[in-house]
This record gives sequence, structure tokens and C-alpha cells, in this order.
Amino acid sequence: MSTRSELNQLFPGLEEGLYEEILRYGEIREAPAGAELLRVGQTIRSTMLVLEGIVKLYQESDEGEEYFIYHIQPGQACAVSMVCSYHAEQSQVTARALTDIRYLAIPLQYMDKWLSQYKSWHYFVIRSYRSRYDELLKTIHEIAFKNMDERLEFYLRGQVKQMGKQVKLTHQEIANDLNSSREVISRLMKKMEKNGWIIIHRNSFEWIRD
Amino acid sequence: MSTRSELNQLFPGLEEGLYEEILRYGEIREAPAGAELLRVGQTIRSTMLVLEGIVKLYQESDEGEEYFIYHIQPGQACAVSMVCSYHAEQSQVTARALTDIRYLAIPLQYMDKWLSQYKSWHYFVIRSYRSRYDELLKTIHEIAFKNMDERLEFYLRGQVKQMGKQVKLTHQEIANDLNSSREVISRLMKKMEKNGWIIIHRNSFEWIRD
DNA sequence: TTACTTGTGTGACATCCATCACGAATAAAG
DNA sequence: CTTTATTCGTGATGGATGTCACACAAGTAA
Repeated sequence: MSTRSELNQLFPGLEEGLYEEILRYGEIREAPAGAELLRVGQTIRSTMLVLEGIVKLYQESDEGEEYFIYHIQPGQACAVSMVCSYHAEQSQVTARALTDIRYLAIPLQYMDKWLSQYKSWHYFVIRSYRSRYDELLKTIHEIAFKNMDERLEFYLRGQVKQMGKQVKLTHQEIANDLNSSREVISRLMKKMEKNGWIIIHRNSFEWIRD
Repeated sequence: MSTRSELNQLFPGLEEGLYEEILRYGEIREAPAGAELLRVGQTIRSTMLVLEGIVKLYQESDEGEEYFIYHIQPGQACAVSMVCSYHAEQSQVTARALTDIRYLAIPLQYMDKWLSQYKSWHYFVIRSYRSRYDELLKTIHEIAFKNMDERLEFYLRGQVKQMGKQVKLTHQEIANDLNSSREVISRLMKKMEKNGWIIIHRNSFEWIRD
């Protein structure tokens, strides 16, 4: 499949001219699973349209703690990096390739140009911000009001939605994503297993409930 | 001062035609301190440009707990309500007038129209989303990684920045905004007073440090 | 003044969760 | 098969903070 038709499928509804500009000025890049694509404090110089694979976005504290925020899938862009301003801003989040990925890197200068030139593009940008904004609100709702058991359920549901009912994650990785500790996650997941919500395997679990 | 020049001052840099449309189709409304402007689950039908007074945005849980998110000042808009889509969305947050306020209510249909018609408007919308998105990230950072003492300091600094060094808030109100309890806030503020950061009065406190 | 309301201070206790300690289960390597 | 590394299970303990109880202080109304 050509990149052009791939673009068309993943990012439908853009103008003809815009597809061409994206192909002309966007650079196709690849990164292996685990690669850091954006780190806290880094200055943002280009935006990212994901073509293949999954990117994970998370907050990081000074002490190296993490908190998972959301995934970026093929057909989505990194809202954080879609600044529309000249003065390149600094990232508050870290982005890491969860699987091997392929993406289009687009220099920031075109963000500005396309915003004024292509109607479909500014709708795309605004939709992206809007939906990410909503996801952040949900995250705040979880952390602010819920105990770890409910937050874990919310988190696992999110992973299942993304990865399917078989999710490959160790308890330690889950604990990192929720800024908790392995022991706590182990205990809570054991309880979920007893309730018949999941089946725990080594290095993975299986979602049953719902 | 005419509404026109007021608009010009508060929302500078928009096109002439846009100012006129805002005045023609926006309805000037007032609300007393304490009025609820947007509640969780409510369908959003118009957006809000604040002209005078301060609006407070917060999350609400099913059990009636609250968590403060940010203030909206004169010259700012309610990002939540600037949807660019036909299917009016539901709010995840509650907005309440903190003081008596005056604002322009703009029917959602013009959001769409102006987005394609006025360049300055879509920059305004994107800037709004962008900066609110960043504030949400900061909030997540606080809740996810920090203990109550640091979160309280972050919160109080925010209030001071907004209200000046004399802040009229009871410990109970602060506790509500942080989804904590009065006793905890009292104890922590007492400690801050001992450290010379603040002076506690009845119904208010004074910021000293920095 | 007296009574009443509202806000604040503080000890005692309970709960959630992080940490420590250690052992068991599983997979990989020799 | 034996050894080793990784992952998971689980009790014990402690810290942060929510909850309860109650006293006191500062206004407000009668």
C-alpha cells in the first residue's frame, strides 16, 4: 500500500492539497518498541502523526515516578506537539513507543501554515485537543476521587480496549503506570481474579468481565 | 466604556468583522456570585467569553466531592464549551461564578462559522485549548505525585496569583477544592504559619513568602 | 449581656497504601 | 536436571490523611 492511500485511510477527510503537503514535508520515521519519542522538558520541534504501532504518553516526576495518561494510535496525532506558536514550547510529558512504530514527523512551521490554509487541518487539530482534554479530565477524576482498586479497574479497562482481552503487562509495569507499588497491584488483581473479573497469568492477564 | 472597546481590550487581535459578529450574535449576560454556569452532564449549547468577574471550574464526583481545576478570567473563554462540533457534547465539569460576573454567551453555531471564517478566532480557540490542556497536566502532576502539603501550597499559590495576597477562603472551602478535609487543611496551614509562609485570619489568610 | 452560629485547633483513631521481608512459582540458562 | 533470574503472593509495619469528638474563638442576633 502506498503511503498516500495509507494516509488517506488513517486520516480521512483532509484536502487533496494537504495530503500532498504532508507527504512532501513530513518525514517518515521509525522507532523500535521502547524508544523515547518525547521527554519531559524537551523543546518540541516537530509534530507526530502515528501511522503504525502504539505510543504511550505519561507524566514523569522529578524522582522518576510515572503516571500513565493515554495511548496514541494510528490515525492520531500527538496533541502535545501540535503547538500553533512560533516559540516552541517545552513538553510536560514523556512519550514512548510501546510497540515498533512508524510515524510522520512534521516540522512545526507547517502546523502554522496549514492551520490557516486548510480548514480540515484546523478541525483536526481542534478535535485532537478537545478529545485529549477530555481524557485528561477523566484521569483527574480518577486520581482525585477514587481509591486504587477503582483506578486499577479504570486503567485495566483502558488497556483492554487498546490491546484486546489478552494484555501483556507485568504487575510491576502496571504499578509504574499508576505510580503505585507492585505489591498493592498484586493484591488488588488477586482480588479481581477471585471475583471472576480476570485471569492472571505470568507476564499477562486476561479480561473476562463484561 | 462601550462593549465594543471593552471587547477590543479583553480579546485583542481579532478581525474587525469578528468583533461585529460577536457583538451582534453574542448575548450579554450577568450572573451573581455563586451561580452555576455549567454543571456536570449538562449539554453545552453556548460558549462563554468572560468580560468581568471570575469563574471557577471544578470536577465533581457522584458523591458530591469537588476538585478545583482552574479559574477563568476576563479575556478568557470557557474551553470546555468551545466545541467545534454539531453534536453538542456533555460537560464533565462544573463552572460556578466566584464573583458577580458579566459575560458574552455565544450560540455554538457561530463557533463553527467563525472557525472557518476568521483566522484570529481559530488561533484563539486553539490557544485556549492548548493552555487549558497544560493546566490539566499540571493538576495531574500535583495529584499523582505530591502529598497534601505540597498540593496545598500549589493551590494557595494559584489563589494568591488570582486574588492577591489577601485571600478570602475558609479552611472548609479550601478542603472542598482539594477534596480533603477541614482538619487536615487546618493542620497544614498552621504549619505554614509557623514557617512564616502565611498569616491566618478568620475567613481568610495572607500570603507572605516569596 | 446572653445565646447562637460559624470558623478554627487538636487529640484519638481508622483506613488506605507504600515499604520491607521473605518465600513460592515460573521461565530461562547452564 | 540444576541453577539463576524474574515474577508473583502475602504477612508485618509505618506514614499520610480521612474521620470523630470536642473545646475554644470570633462574630451576630436577640
